[in-house]
Amino acid sequence: MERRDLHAHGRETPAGDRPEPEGALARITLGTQVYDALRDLLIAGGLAPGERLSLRTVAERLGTSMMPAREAVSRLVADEALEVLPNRAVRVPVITLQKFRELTRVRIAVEGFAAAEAARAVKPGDLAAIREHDAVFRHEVRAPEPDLERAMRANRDLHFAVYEAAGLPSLVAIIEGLWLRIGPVLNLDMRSSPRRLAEGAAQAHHADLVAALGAGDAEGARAALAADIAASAAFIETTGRLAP
Amino acid sequence: MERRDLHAHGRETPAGDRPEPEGALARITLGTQVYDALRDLLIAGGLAPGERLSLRTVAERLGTSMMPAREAVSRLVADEALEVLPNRAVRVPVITLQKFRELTRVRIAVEGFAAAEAARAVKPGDLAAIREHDAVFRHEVRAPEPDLERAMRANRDLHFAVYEAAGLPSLVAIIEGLWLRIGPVLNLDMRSSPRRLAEGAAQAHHADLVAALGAGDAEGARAALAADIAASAAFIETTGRLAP
DNA sequence: CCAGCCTAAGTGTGATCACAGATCACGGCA
DNA sequence: TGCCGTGATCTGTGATCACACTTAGGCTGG
Repeated sequence: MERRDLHAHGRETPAGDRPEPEGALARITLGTQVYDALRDLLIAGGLAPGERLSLRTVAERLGTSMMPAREAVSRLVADEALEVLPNRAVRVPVITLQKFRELTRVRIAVEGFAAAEAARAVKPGDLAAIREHDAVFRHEVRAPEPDLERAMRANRDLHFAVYEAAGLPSLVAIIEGLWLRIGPVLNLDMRSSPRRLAEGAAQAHHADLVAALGAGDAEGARAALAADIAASAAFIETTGRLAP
Repeated sequence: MERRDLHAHGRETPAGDRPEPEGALARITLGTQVYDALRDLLIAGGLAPGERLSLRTVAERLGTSMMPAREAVSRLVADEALEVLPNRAVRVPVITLQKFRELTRVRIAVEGFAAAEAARAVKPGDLAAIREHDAVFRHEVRAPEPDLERAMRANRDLHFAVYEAAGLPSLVAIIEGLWLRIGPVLNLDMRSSPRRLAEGAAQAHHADLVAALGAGDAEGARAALAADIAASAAFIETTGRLAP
């Protein structure tokens, strides 16, 4: 985890130093900012499974006091994106093979449902955005020197653009919780063997998905997404990084 | 919200007064206890939609300081079981009709999947427990003076016994989050017109569900559960307590 | 030289204090 | 009589301190 301040200026931010109301529409507290920062790190693979965290370290790294860090970690623990051991140590959970398979089954059911609903409810504007993310992903993995960061981000954006097209915000929130849990292992393994990206399995599934969405084929969209998740999961299992 | 202490003795629990390790296997902090207390209140309908909370009030009511109340409320806000308005006021969310319908659709998909999986994975012991909850529920709603509290609890126990029989803990956690959101409106309306319970629709759906589970009929179980949820939701909508 | 204790550093949890902002009722001015 | 301003009070948020507990490392005694 690299040093990154929440505020633009240095670390000295004693209190009441709120430089800009930040548009002030949404609730934006320090705790929420720390939460988002940790959240991005988890989904992007910046925190490896088993890595240990400390409230004071997190607070110092992000230039705040311990309180916002407590709130953020507390929420992430509630999401099961972090876990606090009986030793009072906070770490990112080490997923067992059994748990990974369970999460995969749940993902196929939930995200598959979202894809099916998206095929029924998708609007032209949504579809255009989805195609755009797909294009970015395809371009990136076909490049001579693929930028993994960009590829993974495009993949994520593509998936969530589909889910959001279903018009069920609470479902998207549920899926975000699932990604928060599998993010660390997924990113870690992808990073360790980027070769898989070039194999093109994901591209094919994405193409099927986009086609089904365009045709309003709910079951086709569900099947394509399920195949994408299953293929990805199967690859992860072969790398053998999962705990027994 | 009635006065209820977390500890057996009076309100004076200054600090470090940890009378009993409480088995000491699982992590049991004051924050978690407050969280569970509020959670039960929400699911059981002890907190009405729109009702406002205050950290200091919650803390005093439960005999702790403000810190555990902060953590609990913070987690519940993350679960969308509570919301904090831009005015810095915490309250139980007022569900709109649109949001209610959305949640119902998601529930039918997710809980329906759980029921289908349960039909495939149910073990004799699970089935016995499910039948027992069903019997309690049936007995209670047929009684001359139905005990709503007991009936609702039996209904909840029945549903979750089914979900747990699916053997997918993360799915159960997701469903708990959903119940946390619809709990307040569901309980409020049931309480206001207990007549519906006697109509027997729920009993019939439960009977279908149990029969399908016993027969290993996944699609039958899914259909029975979907019908149960849909019927309940339709009734709630007729009461017209939902916000526009 | 090795094993055992034992101290010191570090952990999360809880309490308390400080503060900016919102709310609301009361009182004074037009 | 009606309305606006104004201060007391209450809100969540953040900082800081205190404490019980774990853990790892260095010392001592064999």
